[in-house]
Amino acid sequence: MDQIHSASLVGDAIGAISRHIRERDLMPGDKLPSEALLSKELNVSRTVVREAFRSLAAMRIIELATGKRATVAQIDHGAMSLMIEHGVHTDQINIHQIYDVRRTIETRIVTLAAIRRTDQEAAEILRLAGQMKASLGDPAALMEYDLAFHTALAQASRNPVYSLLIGSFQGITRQTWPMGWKTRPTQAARDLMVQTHIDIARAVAASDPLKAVELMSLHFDESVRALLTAGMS
Amino acid sequence: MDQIHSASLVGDAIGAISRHIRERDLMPGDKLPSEALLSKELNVSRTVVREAFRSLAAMRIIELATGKRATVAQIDHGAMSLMIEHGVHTDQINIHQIYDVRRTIETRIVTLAAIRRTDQEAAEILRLAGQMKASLGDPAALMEYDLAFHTALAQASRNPVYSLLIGSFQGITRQTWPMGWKTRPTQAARDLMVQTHIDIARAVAASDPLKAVELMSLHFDESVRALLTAGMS
DNA sequence: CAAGCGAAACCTGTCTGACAGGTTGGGGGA
DNA sequence: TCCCCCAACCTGTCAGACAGGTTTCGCTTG
Repeated sequence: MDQIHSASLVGDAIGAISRHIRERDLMPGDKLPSEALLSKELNVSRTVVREAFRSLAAMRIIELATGKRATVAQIDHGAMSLMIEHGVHTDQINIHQIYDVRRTIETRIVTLAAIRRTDQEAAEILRLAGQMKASLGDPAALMEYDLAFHTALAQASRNPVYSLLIGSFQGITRQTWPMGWKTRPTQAARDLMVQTHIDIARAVAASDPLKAVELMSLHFDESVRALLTAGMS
Repeated sequence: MDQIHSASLVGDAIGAISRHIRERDLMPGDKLPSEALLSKELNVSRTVVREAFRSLAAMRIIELATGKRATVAQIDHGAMSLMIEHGVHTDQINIHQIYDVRRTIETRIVTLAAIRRTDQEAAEILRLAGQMKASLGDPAALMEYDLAFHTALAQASRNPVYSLLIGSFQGITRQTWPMGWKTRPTQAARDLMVQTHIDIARAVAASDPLKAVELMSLHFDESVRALLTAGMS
């Protein structure tokens, strides 16, 4: 994975720093050497080390903070979210493709969540679904609860990769959600959408994976239909 | 998405450049302003612009090349691959979790591939499976054909997000694949593994999604069992 | 002796100016 | 008209400088 970069001092530095992390088995929160020290060890200017740091920070592999030393970072969906948004904005990915992926992984997530959720997680998921219902008059709040609901499910699946992926789609979803909402103009359609979330929460709380999957599929069927109605080809 | 960054000149610059791309609807390959021009427009030093460029380049949102101007980049799994590897190396993600995700999306991929593959793609997938069989004596080559096989399937699914995800897991798979291979010590086990790939390729070529899914599930069942045998908890 | 305070040492963020070397477009010569 | 070559432009890297934020450690004080 290192040779991808080389051919430039910054690329080499990125490789060297990555290797440093791996070889010393650094864990999230552990400190890296200072820019000055690295620039001395690698025989490059501080400029080069800084650009290497920036690259790694952009991928959330390390974390930078003024005054403090750089630290190894915890995994985070921020960078992936931006990459996905970029893909959509440049017409390399369309919304339907995102929905297909979300449907695929969310049906798996809901299965795992129904099996592995703690009681506390079940309560939180139910609470978020309830908040959705309570926010029927406030689309912005409703959307945030919706996103939090799916995030909580991913967390309950006990697989951080699912959390990562759901998080990655959140950025672009936030931009397209209102479109889907507008195409559910009747109160009945909106109630159904919210009710489905409550039913999913109940199935997860009842540890009924099959029912949960069925409802999640229903939810996505309905969402995709709404998007089609909105004229998204 | 911009306020995530701010609070630093580099963060602001990243936001400004991203906005520039969106507002002008730049597509992959389009050129961005030069560092000097941007530094003048944003009233910051070239240093700041360069670090912003590096950040965006790390996320593969833009592409840098010496002498040339920066261009908008095509989506690419390189950055995600590094992020996943980092997650695994720092014990934030384990191999089983990756396999669960891969199984989930690859069963969907194989369904879509069976439905949407072109004849040419079907031939390529068959060819790669054949090459696997021909490389039974050369694990390194076998692994590469294996990875290429799954990549080709993702491509045939006609959903770039699946290609992106499969690509993202490739880096870490390349590091763990030999471990799984060693736990298939008998010729029979190894033949079965390769034969399953050939059968999947045939099912896709025959446009038989159900059979393809069944075989893909089998493949992952067997792979996970192999990993467990290898003592990966 | 312990707790707290403050200054020195250290570190990152940003700027300036400089120069080597790659890229490109256009003008002049064949 | 075509091709070549140079000037203008652009990126990669370096050195040095200075403004803040952070950490550390010894000294003071209770």
